[in-house]
Amino acid sequence: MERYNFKEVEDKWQRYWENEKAFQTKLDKTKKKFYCLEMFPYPSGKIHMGHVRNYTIGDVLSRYKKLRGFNVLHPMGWDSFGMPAENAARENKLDPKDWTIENINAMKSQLKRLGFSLDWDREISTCDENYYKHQQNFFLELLEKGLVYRKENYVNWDPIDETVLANEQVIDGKGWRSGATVQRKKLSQWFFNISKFSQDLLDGLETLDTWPNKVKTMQKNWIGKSFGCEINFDIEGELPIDKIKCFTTRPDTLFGFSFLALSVDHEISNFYKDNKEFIKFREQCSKTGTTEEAIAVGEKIGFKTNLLAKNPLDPSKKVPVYFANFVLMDYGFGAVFGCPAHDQRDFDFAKKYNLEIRTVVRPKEADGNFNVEKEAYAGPGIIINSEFLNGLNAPEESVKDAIDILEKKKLGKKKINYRLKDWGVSRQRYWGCPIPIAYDKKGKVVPIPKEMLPVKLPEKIDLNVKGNPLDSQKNWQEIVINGEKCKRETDTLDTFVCSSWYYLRFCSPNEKNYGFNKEDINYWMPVDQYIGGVEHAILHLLYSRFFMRAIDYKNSNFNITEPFKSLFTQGMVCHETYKDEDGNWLSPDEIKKVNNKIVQKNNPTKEVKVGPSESMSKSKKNVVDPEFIINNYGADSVRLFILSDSPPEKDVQWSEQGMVSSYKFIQKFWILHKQIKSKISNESQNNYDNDFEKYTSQLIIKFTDNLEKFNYNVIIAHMYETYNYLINFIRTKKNLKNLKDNYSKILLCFSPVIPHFANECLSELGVLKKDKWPEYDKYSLENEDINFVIQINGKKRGILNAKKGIKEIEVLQLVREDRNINKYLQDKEIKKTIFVKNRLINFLLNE
RNA sequence: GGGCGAAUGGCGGAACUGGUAGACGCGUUGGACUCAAAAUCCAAUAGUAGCAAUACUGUGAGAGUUCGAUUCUCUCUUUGCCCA
Repeated sequence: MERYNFKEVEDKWQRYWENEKAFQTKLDKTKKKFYCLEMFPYPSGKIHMGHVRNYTIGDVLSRYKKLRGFNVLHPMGWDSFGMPAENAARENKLDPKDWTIENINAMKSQLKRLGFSLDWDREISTCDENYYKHQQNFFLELLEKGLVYRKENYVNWDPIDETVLANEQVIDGKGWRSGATVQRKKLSQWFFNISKFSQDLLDGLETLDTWPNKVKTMQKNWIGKSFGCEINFDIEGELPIDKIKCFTTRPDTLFGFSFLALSVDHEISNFYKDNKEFIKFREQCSKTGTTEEAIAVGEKIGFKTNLLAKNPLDPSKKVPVYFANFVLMDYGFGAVFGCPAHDQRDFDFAKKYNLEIRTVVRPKEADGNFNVEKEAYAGPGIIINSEFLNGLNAPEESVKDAIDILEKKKLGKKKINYRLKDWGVSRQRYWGCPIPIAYDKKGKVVPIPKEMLPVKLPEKIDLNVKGNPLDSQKNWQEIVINGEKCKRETDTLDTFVCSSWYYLRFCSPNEKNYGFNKEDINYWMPVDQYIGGVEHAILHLLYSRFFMRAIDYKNSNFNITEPFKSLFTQGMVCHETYKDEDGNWLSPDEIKKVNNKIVQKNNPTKEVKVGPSESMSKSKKNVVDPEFIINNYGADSVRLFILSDSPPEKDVQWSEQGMVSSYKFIQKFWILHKQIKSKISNESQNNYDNDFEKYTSQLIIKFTDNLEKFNYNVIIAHMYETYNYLINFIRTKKNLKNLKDNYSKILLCFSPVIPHFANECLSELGVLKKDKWPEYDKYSLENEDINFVIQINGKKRGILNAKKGIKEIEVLQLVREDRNINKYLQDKEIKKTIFVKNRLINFLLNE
């Protein structure tokens, strides 16, 4: 028997699709559109299993929707700006552009070999000036609308590399590469005013009912809306300050106020800038991380000022003012009032500096003598020790009443606060989209005129310099705008900006004058199904949602606020981890199994420690290279396996055995296909097999249902089931009139998952052009046989094979004839009978 | 600490709207083929008892609603993710 040659067949169909331009999409208003988008990759040079999974999920959906008659847009591109190119180029003395293009070509050919139904004519790359010039234009538009501004901000500064580090590049307070202690440095940076849309971004979430709740919750928390109150505290002391503004969500605990804490960056710190002890304190503060977790866990330290703050509700009470390391300038106004009894950080602080701890909330179940002693009580309860607030339910009633009182007395103002901060987009890097801004001699901002776009990156420059390579490009910086000599901005844009609008560009990839054109957008947008990793649940998705709003803002031509109608987040691909005796990681191809023991391949006397299955990562060496797998087993087998073992939203465990079994399935099915094909040519004209018709119809229903629900693992199970059914059918049945028709339908069902194989089989049957999702035969399902369950006192005691729609009387008749069931009914009185149509009958007996 | 989710054989997982728990795959065991092995094919595979028919137990634990609960409600345990 001829073996299935996946290399030949896959190559043949891939060429066929390319020649036919099978996946080229055109705007067609007579057809319903479906925009299927997977998160585009960073061109690292090689695809990994995560990509394979992500894009296979999207491809199955795209191919299915296409068969359902949709005009499917399924594009692919490259998120091609970013640090890795710059690092790789620096190490290997290459140009980042060359490196990137080479990687793109390599990855593109790998993606093509997986047979994805992508419209490559719409390919885009964010590092291409034809892409980023529109982005620069958007930047200028946002600037005009007042959504972009410049301000001084603290950054993580690596003094050795002379560069700014992202938070995740700071490890234990040290630069990830240089190991130098990271400093806090103030730099002038560009910001997008995302916080302006806080409420709108929150409200928009309510409309996204096909997004995972998990993602919506994460975004909600990230935006972090809180109700509270702005309070002006009167200050006494030697400094010329009479008020300090605070934000609090718990003004109802003001009677527990025992200190006021300021961020070391609060403007009042200016009065202490020459105070040696304060400088020392400030340094100490900069060592504790800035993440909220580090602050919660770390030691609370303070620097006492000689200021006193008056309690607005009881001005006779005055408390000390401290600088404290747990207060951040970013939140509220960089000042918080301390209520130790009901906030753990405040409690720790008060204990350390011997401040009063006054209990003002007691749990509902506690009595009036409740007193906070060992730890703060942050839960709900009843207000106590608070004069006119006593007895109120905290926090619901008490917060509201406290705010009312403060407002009436003109001591405070009701305020809604958001945790979401403006988006700092400046990066001190070479390999990014240049910010289209220049500065005149006085340092004033001069936007680069739109007709002068794009601002191109200088090419072939020396990257082995400290800091931002663009800083040393003096010639490049020089520009004349309206006759005036200016200097270009040398910061480039955060790569998240590039990915905030790429889905629009796919709609009009060749539009020259603008980032997109209206007609395309109106037809294609929004993205009907967006698919990607949950790691982008917050930043990328939030920035994209912001970007739509920013374009929409003050723009009557655009009315999209939500770019992604549905979102699907797929799980990670995991693999077992291996270590040798010395604890060094080993990769899967460095090990082998001998007599149920895992040993090193090149030294079988050495046993290997098998660790838990974790997401594939180079650092743990538990990666499997898709290229190797495709070469060995073929694209269809990989597609089949990557979907088979787990639901797509959950993590999947990569296993060699599983991969092999998928490969074998294709091989086995090929042999079966040949058998079926030979039977088709010899088919008898007179016989019709209703059972087969019924099986096919049920299969179509199941496939359709499960495809719509992303239950792809169940679909694969149905494919295996179908194989088992068919092999049995072929062996036992001789009457095969409707074989070809139903078998073709089955192959069409398979085609979104294993397109090369299914197309090859279909074309052998001569029915390839019939590329429409199959319809099931209603008649075959009407006369269905069912298994009817007989229960006695709720326990299953038998199954009757019956016709669909069987009546209760008929069931009773059959039950009487059934010896096994009858033995339970003998000498017993039937108290009650429950009959569920087409399902079961349950007899309740008097015991 | 808070929020959200999850828990089903040796393993991954399936189960429509509350109605036959364990589909399908892996692994394991036995058999066929073979000088032998691999590959392939056939069979078995939740546990306990039994030659068997069959019976009992069983979806993290405990309660509740119901004729009937993997599914709904409550409490608890473990665990994952996110935020802190």
